[in-house]
This record gives sequence, structure tokens and C-alpha cells, in this order.
Amino acid sequence: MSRAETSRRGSRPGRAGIRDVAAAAGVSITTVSDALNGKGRLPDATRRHVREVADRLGYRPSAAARTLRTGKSGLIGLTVTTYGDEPFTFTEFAYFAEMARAATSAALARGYALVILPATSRHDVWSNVALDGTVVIDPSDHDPVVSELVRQGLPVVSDGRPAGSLPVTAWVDNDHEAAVLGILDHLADAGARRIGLLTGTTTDTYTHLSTTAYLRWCERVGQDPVYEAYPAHDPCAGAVAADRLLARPDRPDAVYGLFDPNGTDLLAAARRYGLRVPEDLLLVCCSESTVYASTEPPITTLSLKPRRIGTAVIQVLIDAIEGLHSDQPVEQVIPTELIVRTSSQRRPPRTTVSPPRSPERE
Amino acid sequence: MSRAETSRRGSRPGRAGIRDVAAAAGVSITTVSDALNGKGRLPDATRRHVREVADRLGYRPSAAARTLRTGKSGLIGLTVTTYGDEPFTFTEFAYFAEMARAATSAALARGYALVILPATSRHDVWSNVALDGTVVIDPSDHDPVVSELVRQGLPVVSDGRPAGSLPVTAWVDNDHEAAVLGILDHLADAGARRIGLLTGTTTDTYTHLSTTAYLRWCERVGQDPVYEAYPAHDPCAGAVAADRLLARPDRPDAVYGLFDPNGTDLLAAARRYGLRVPEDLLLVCCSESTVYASTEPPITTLSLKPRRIGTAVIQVLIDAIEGLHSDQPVEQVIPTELIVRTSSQRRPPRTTVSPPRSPERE
DNA sequence: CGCGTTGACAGTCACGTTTCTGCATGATCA
DNA sequence: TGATCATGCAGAAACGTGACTGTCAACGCG
Repeated sequence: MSRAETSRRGSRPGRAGIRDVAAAAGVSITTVSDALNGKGRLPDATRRHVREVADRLGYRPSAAARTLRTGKSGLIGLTVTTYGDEPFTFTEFAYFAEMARAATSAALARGYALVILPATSRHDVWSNVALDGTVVIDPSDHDPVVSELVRQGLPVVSDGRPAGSLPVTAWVDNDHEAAVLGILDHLADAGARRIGLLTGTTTDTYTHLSTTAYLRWCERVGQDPVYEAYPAHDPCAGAVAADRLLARPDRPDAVYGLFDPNGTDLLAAARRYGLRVPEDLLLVCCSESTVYASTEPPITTLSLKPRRIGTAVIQVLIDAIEGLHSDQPVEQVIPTELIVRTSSQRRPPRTTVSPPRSPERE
Repeated sequence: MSRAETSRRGSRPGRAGIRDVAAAAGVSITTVSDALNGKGRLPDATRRHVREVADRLGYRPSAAARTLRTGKSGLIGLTVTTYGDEPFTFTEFAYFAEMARAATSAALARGYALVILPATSRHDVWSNVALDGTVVIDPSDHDPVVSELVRQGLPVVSDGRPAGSLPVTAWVDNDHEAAVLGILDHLADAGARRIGLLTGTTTDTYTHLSTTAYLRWCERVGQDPVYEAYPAHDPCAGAVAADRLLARPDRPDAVYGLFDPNGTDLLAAARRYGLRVPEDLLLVCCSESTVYASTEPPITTLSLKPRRIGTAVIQVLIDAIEGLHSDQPVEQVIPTELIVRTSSQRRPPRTTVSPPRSPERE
């Protein structure tokens, strides 16, 4: 009787606790826990009986209590560096969306869920959620949040090489230098004499590595660098920079744009100056968007394979969380893919009538 | 001595508990809790002292313990209906991204964080995370997850009118019927004689309401409906459907596309058939993407205002969680915005040279 | 001077699990 | 037949926090 009273005192009458299940099944709490978690040594009959009673009562174990007891929450933080007030970065939006999607999927398959946690958030929100580990996208030089997390002993895996001496557990990234060099060679092969670059003013490693690779390539082949840099988080500045690049007296006859919207911006600017693509201007931009398959003309894009990156990041992180000695290296490089379309080929492949675009799956 | 031993037994040596703070500050656990949470009656001197000691030890209260004790986790689930294996829906991608971004921001401002939880996920993942409430984007007819959550007493707010008798706590949506009617009138005003529709085969309320509004409009003005429906989650099917729509013998002279990629698909199809936009074909599509500002020609789009919706959904949900009697109605309608560009105007506004696009901020 | 009041803290229980230890009971074996 | 052992389960101790209750001194007041 006092037992029933005790169990009734619990938080919500709607939620049944493990005690209620134990009482209803006529067994002890231990037996219920063991039966539901597949532990201990119980005959199958008892196991089935307990499970059935639990189902009948609609019993759901309290995640908070389990987390408190086991120290594992099954939650992984997902952080993106922010540039303005918004918690996500504006640019590379399709990239982020794809990457987050793959990461969510991969985490889910291993029983984890993702928590969106902007880097700018106040400390109290960060400490208010129990995390088993964190994914950081493009961390800035000396991210205080990352240091704090590492100091607490949490595994942190970053998408993108950490700048400076950021003490992340592991990272996954593309070989951005090789990608840029590949594109420049591709454009040169297509007949480009002077290749321009549309780049960013931010200090992240992606922008930095890509730009220096471009500069070194220029030096090697003896071309004067022709580039415009703009704050990548401002969608308006990109259009202006594209226009400026094509308005220069030393106008390039080929351009590579580092950011997603650069393709349409450059295309619009080319039209304004009466430049035909690809006859007068070769175009490539880094993007995950499928719209470039059906622009006029279709634009060659560099895919950073965000799905592979998102998946890899999660696998490495969960391996670290669960203490598995992964045979994967803690620094993983994912290859990029150049999707060649009309905009970077002087001789259009077959016909100017583009067929309905293909699925373009991974 | 046994005290020190006890406190040392705690999980990780790196993490200090409230006991360690109490011991180091020479006060009791109660005093530490009260001092840090601003409760009880303590002199400011003690409060400051405790806070300082806590900072020095790098004390972070355990989120799990706090959640267990208070029953509040500060976590909000974010669910999207899924069509394939992937946890997000492919279509309306920019919409989802913007909406999620605004929701994250709004939740953060009130001290909550968002957990990404696909509707298809197994039950165990759902019950493994302690949620204070859930946001559901475009729930399907009889979503079992939603019913389960409501049965547990959790507040559930949906983005989009719930279909059928889904027992959500509240919902936020656009007036899709009014939006479609407005677009059709807009196109008719621009001189359209036969307006076609590119719609989806899915059963969500957005597709349903929009399509019936179109059919009723056709009936009212005495036009034969001309539409193609395709599975909206398939990016390839959209291009095919756009092509089929323009290949019909009763080819429309204006088209409204319900989904984000329809604009570029229709534009590509129009080029294949030698149709000039807007002279031979008027075009409008529903999209949040800024690429339509710099296509050739720029395409008129309908914005569903995902930022306003995401913010509203979170506000309503958190009000419900915290038991605030919101003076807002539990059913909130957010107005849409038609961004008129060249593709839906028979007389181009001023010049065919489009200036760099404007920020287009909310 | 005695009594109620108030400030400033300390002790202790409870949140709902998991898990370690331990006690019966029947089976096995020397 | 008595000692050993595996089996099936119960009890109770944590996990770290928040909140209630209790204690002790100082103080004002009749």
C-alpha cells in the first residue's frame, strides 16, 4: 500500500516509472531493468512477461535518469561558426545542409541524435545540455568553445582542418589545394590564358588554403593573380565582387568562384558585359546546388562531397566516444569531385540542348 | 577524509561536482546551489564567494542531474517528415534550412536548444532524449510519433496545418489558398490566358490545399486545368514534369510551380521549346532561394516567409512549455510574400540589364 | 528577562535509472 | 549425503542536483 502510494507520488500520472512496471509484473526493479536491457541472467519467460507489462503500461525509461546514471546521453553537438547574428553561416548553405543531413543520418544509425548549437551561444546553453561529443564545422582560429569542450574531456571532431593549434580530437577535410590546382589545370587545358579567382575575406582555412594554392599556381605558370575578395557571408557583396572582377582592365578569360552563389552571380555579370560562356569566359564554382545543372549554360562545379564528410565526421566521433580504437586515421581527407559541364569547355560536348538533368547521386 | 574520498570517487577527475565546490568554499551544498541559482536568502558576500570558487574550479552543473530533478531539459525536438532514406526532405530545402535557422535562433534566445529528430527514427532514439516539446514540420496524416508525444503530455507545435485529426498543441502556417489565388490573379492580370500548375503527388496539406485552390480558381474563371504532378522528393522527376507540361498540346502560357527547383526546370524546358520568358511564357515558382534574382530572366517567386514561421513556431511552443497563457491564438497564419520579377511581367519594368541583387532581407 | 521573529546556513530526501552485491533454491558431484 | 555451483531474482547504493525542513544565533519587543 505504501508502495503504491510511493509510486503514485511520481512526477506525472501519465508517465509510468520502472517501479510501476516492477509492481505490475510482480518482480523487482532489477529484474525489469535487466529484462528490458537484455542484461543479467533471466529465463526467456520472465523477459517476455516483463516486456509485455512494460508495453501495456506504455513505459518509457527516463532519458535524464539514464544519462545521469550511465554518463552517456546519446547526444552530439553540431556547431557552425557564425558570422552575423544568425546561428548558421549564410554561405556554403547547400554544403552545410547536405553535410548536416548526412551527419544526422549517420548519427541516427548508431543511436545518436544531433543538437544544433551555434558557437556564439552563451555558455549557459552549452552547459545545459549533456553532450557525448561535438562536431565543429570550420572552427575559427582559437575557438573558446572548442577549447572548453576539450578541457572537459569531450571528443571534438572538426569538419575542416583546425586553424592554429586548436586541440581537436580529429578532423576530416578535403584536399583543397589539390582541388584548386586541379581546377586551374582543367581551365588551362580548356584554353584559359588568364584565370581569375573570386574569394573571401574571412580567415577560415578553406578560403586561406584555396587562395594560397591559387597564388602559388599563378607564380608557377607565370600569370599575374587576378582576384576579388569579399565577405562571404554577405549575399549582396558576392554579386558586386563578381561584377568588379569582370570590369577590370585585365579581365580574366576564366574564373573560379570559391562560394556557392558565385556561379549565378558571375553568369549575370557576364551577361551584363556581353560575354558569352564558355566562348569568351570559362566558369567554375564550388557548389553543391543542383541548379547549376540547368542554368544557361550549365556550370561546372566542384563538389566537396559534404555527404561523405558528414558521415565520416560522425563515424570518427562516435568511435572516439565509444572508445573504439578506430583503424581510421584521426586526420581524414575526402576527395573532391569536379562535375564538368558546358561552362568550362570550349567545345560544347554534343548539343546545346541539355537533357533533363540526371539524379547526380553520390 | 571520507568526504574527500567520496568526492574523488565521482565520474571524471576533470569535472568538479557541486560537493567539491561546497567543500572548497567551506559551505554546504545547499548554499552553493542557492548562490548559483539566485535563490534562498544569502548575503551578497557569500554569493560572490561561492561564485568565485565555482569559477575557479571550472564547475559546470550536470545537465543530466538538473534535468532529472527539475523535469526540464531545455531541449526541443525538430522533426521533418521524410520521404526516402534521408532524414530531411529534399524539396523545399531552402525553406527548411531557413526555417530551421530561424527556429534555432529563436529557441536559443530563450535558452533552449534544438535536437534534429527525423520522424522515421526508431522509437528508441526518440525516447532516449529528454524533450520539453517538439516542432513538427509538415506532419503526415496520422503520424504515430506525434500521437505518441502528445500522449506523453508533451507540447507539439506543427509547421503546417495538421492533416486529419492530428492532436497537435498548436500550429503555424501560411494561407496557401489565398497565396495561390493571388498568384493566379497576378498572372491573369499580366495577360495569361491559360495557367498551368506544376504540383506534387504527395498528400501533405501544402500540396493539397494549393492544388484544390488552383482547381477551384480554374472552375471559377472557366479554364480547363492544365497541370502535371510528380513526386516532389525526386529532383529528377521535377525536370521531366516541367518538360511534359510544356510539351502538352494545350500548352499553358503561364505556369506556377509549387516547389523550389521548378523555376530553373521550367526555364530550361522553355529554352528547349524556344519559348521566351516572359513574352511567350509567364513563370512563378514558390522558393526561398536567391538564385532566382539573377537567373535570365529573373523569376518571380512566392516566399512562405520561413523565418517568420520558424520564429513563431518556437515562441508558441516555448510559451506552451513554460505554461504561459499566450495571448497568441494557437492557430497562427503567417502572410506570404510575392516577389515580383521579370518572369511574370509582360512589360519588363525598365531595363533588361538587371542590377546586382539587393540583400532581400526579411 | 523571556519569547517570537528573522537571517544564514546545514541535513536530508527524492528525481528514475543502472549496477553491484547477495541470498535463496535446486541441481550436480565426490 | 553433504559440499559446491549455477540459476533466478531482490536489496540497496550510487549518479548530481534542487527543494524542503530544521537548527542556531542574534535581535526586537513587551
